Amino acid sequence: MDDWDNYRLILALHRSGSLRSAARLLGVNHSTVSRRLATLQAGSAGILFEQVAGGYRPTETGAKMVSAAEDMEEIAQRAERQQRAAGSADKGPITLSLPEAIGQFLLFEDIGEFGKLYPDIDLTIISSYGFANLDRSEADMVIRGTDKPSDHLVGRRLFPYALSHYCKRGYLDDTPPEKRRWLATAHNWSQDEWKKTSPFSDAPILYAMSDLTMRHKALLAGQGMARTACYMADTEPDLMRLPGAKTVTGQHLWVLTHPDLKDTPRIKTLMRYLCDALIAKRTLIEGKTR
Amino acid sequence: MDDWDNYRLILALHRSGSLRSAARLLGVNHSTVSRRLATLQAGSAGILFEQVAGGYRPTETGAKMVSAAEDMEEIAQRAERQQRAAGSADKGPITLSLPEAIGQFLLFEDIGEFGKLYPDIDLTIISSYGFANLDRSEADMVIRGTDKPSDHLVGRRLFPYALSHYCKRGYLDDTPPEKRRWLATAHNWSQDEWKKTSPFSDAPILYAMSDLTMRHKALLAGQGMARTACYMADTEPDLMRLPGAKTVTGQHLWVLTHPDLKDTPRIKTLMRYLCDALIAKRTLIEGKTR
DNA sequence: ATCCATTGGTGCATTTTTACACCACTAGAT
DNA sequence: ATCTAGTGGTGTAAAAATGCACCAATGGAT
Repeated sequence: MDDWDNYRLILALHRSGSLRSAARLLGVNHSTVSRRLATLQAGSAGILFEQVAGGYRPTETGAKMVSAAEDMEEIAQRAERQQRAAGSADKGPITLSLPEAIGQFLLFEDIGEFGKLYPDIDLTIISSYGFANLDRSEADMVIRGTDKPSDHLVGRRLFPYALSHYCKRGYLDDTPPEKRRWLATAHNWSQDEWKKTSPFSDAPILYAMSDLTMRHKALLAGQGMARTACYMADTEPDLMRLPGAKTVTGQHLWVLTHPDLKDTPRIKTLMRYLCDALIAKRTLIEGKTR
Repeated sequence: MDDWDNYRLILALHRSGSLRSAARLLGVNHSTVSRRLATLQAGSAGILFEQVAGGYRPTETGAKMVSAAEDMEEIAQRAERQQRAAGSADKGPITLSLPEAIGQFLLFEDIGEFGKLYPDIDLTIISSYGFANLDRSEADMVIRGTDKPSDHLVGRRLFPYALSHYCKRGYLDDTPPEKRRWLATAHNWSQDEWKKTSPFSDAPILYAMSDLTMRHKALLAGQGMARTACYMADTEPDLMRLPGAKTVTGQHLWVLTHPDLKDTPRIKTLMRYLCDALIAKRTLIEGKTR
């Protein structure tokens, strides 16, 4: 094959199943994918994909090329990580992926401080609730609450974070029982176990939103009640736990990196720094400051 | 890296050491290589090659990318061989590399006959004295006289071919001793052991040429004497061995293919066919028909 | 000192690739 | 039957990549 980038094309089309979604994976126009596939299959490679309803599927020949493409991707990703792992001092780029809530509340000042302590480390924060793929260098490190981290990643398993039920001080006095409302999150709308275990399990949901920061502001504005992480709420003097509210344990916090990066000095420095910062806030995270 | 074809660029530049020779390897203009390298190094890959007298040399980072590129090449070549190995019947393409002399004299009719016997096998003959690289699919099979075949290739080791000293009938009668001349080949000009063991070891060389076919025609035209393969000369009624000439043993003939192809039906068919054809001509090849 | 064969670099023209816009088709939901 | 959200395909314009031609530099041979 005269252009090894065709292996990326093959992989994208295999993984996504259609020209348009392969194009999204590759960051190009679907007509580009269509034409490159046609050119590729007109050459010595032969027919690699057959058209099925809704898209394309590899032929037997194509499946072998997909396998080769997967091997190539592994090599390209390893090479990229090796490049990112380079460096013998506290300098160079690091990409850190973490939940918005942790970035904006729990570690907001610590991250700013890190930037001052290590001015030669170029820290990029990616706020995301998705689990960044460290194999493909979407990030160098991640902080996550999870019960099932990827087995091959390395780092620290810390402790679980706690949640409880909160409202703004004065909300209960100012709001007749029949007008009290819950502020939910988009992904746990249908799972109302958290509401059943709350002090006001019968109150309806005002609305739900995916943005936890927006919900936090709604809570602070007294628009309703919410179950939220203690590390977000317990530092707010205007917020109080609902009477009778208990803390419940969420998932364990992890700070993880890729095995290829674990020995890189600046990665070790950030890993140690973040773990220390989280451990220092353990009582807050576990809901034990009140 | 957003274009895996850059790995081919890296490999070519590493192997050849300069923009211009890398361009020749890749089949593009040297300005293209220059620009692609500049673009690549301006991106996240960093500086991969440093300029030295006469060309470029990989940096430490670049050496790692070279290693990755070598791994990718291995995968690409294996994928290509797997594609060529596909097929369960006597059909499909085969590229056969063999010396011109064998193609034009020894197996000329057999190859034509094979085309008739297996019309669905697309046989391509590459006449060459170089040893085609089967790893990179320069050919699917080779016939060679050699004493050191590549260890990893598979096939048959047959028997050695014989050579002797010849002239056109009547040449000796028509040519006074002081005007007798040798027709040499380009690659054995300096090695005149073959002349010392000939019946007329003192005769000078008329000229040398790389083209064995041309020399054969010169021999037939009575321009001089030559040491040539018996399978070329013994079938010519107008040629005779020089009085007192002995046969000497050349290298063994091999018929080889790549291990990944050895089980492909059409490769096995051609392998069997060529070996049978050569074995059938063993007495001619060993110089024992006269 | 001169010549020659290599090298790297670059302006401009050409070619190739890609994006854009649009069309038609399909399948599922209503 | 209609609507919607996907799909593949293609003509044309735009962008990118490449080749060509040329220049200057370098190092070895004479």
